[in-house]
Amino acid sequence: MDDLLNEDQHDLHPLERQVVAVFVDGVRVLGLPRSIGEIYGLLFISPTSLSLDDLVRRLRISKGSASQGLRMLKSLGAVREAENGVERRTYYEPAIELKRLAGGFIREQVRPHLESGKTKINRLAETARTIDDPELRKFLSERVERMETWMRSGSRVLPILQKILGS
Amino acid sequence: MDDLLNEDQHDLHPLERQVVAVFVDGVRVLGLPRSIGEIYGLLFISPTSLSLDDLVRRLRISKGSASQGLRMLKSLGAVREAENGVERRTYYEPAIELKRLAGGFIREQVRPHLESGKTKINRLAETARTIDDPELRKFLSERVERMETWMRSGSRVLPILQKILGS
DNA sequence: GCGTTTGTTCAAATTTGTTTGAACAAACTG
DNA sequence: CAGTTTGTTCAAACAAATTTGAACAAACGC
Repeated sequence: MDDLLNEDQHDLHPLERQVVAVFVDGVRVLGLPRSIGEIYGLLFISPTSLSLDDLVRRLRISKGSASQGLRMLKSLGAVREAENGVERRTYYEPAIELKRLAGGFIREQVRPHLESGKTKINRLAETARTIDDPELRKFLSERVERMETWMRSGSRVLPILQKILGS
Repeated sequence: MDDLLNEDQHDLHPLERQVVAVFVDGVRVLGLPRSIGEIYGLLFISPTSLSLDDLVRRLRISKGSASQGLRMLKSLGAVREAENGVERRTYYEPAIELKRLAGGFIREQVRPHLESGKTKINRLAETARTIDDPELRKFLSERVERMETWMRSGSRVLPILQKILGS
């Protein structure tokens, strides 16, 4: 069956292109690869769920890209597999609640970095204590303390962020 | 005069290396180049302000990198020029208030993208109205409306974020 | 079992982004 | 003014990240 906007083998409809471009830009800000934006963008603007093969054909990307992209989008909770009765092929649809999207990004991309940062700063505090000169040691410890404060602020802000975006 | 941790031409002290590594990681999460993290990191942990040439020698980066890095850090409000009496050379010191750092990042990196995103979505809404099929047009308009809602949430969240990080 | 469909993996190719360094400009000095 | 110091610019070199595509595996149908 033909797509409502385009025959399968044809180029993207201008609207689809525009939407994909917006998401490509969007994910770049978040530090994610462009294929992620293309895939999510097309799913987002498609009235029907799409298969991996649909994405490969419509976006003209490789199967490898589509497969890896979908994997990451699933891990972010940004796409889910659609219910499909007898069909073997799996179809995907986008999660469209900002809360869910932000939550996934924070869980997968932000928190891990925050945690590893805290660990490194703890080690760093150790090193600072080994400095001989008392005045210098004091200065360094203050700076390290400052970094610890930043991390705490970061941790505090995430749940609030999620809360606001969920409304 | 010698640095308190290292002679100028020597390698970074382990503590300095660790701090620089933390900031290199940190800025990568924010999508900024590693040299930015190196420069800010060394400034952050240095008891005295540093010149461009200090950064070149200590970090073993090119003058070009240091110059461009400092420019970006200044535009982000993350470093400022230190007062220096008669000296011609300018010395730099880091801004260390999270509020200021986050504010600069939001102003320079986040807001511009939000704004251009809004513009693109407006154009996109135009395109959606040109779709003939009424049912499809309704679906597309809803999705576009959803994107507009996201942008509004984004705009609402930024000041709140800044407020929280400033305390 | 054998061919087909669907999807994954990963090394190599490609693309994108960063850094370098040489040329240049500006500000000062003797 | 000629030489020195300090810093900027930008094309080319390089490095890092992404994408490709071919090989592979799993699940199915005949």
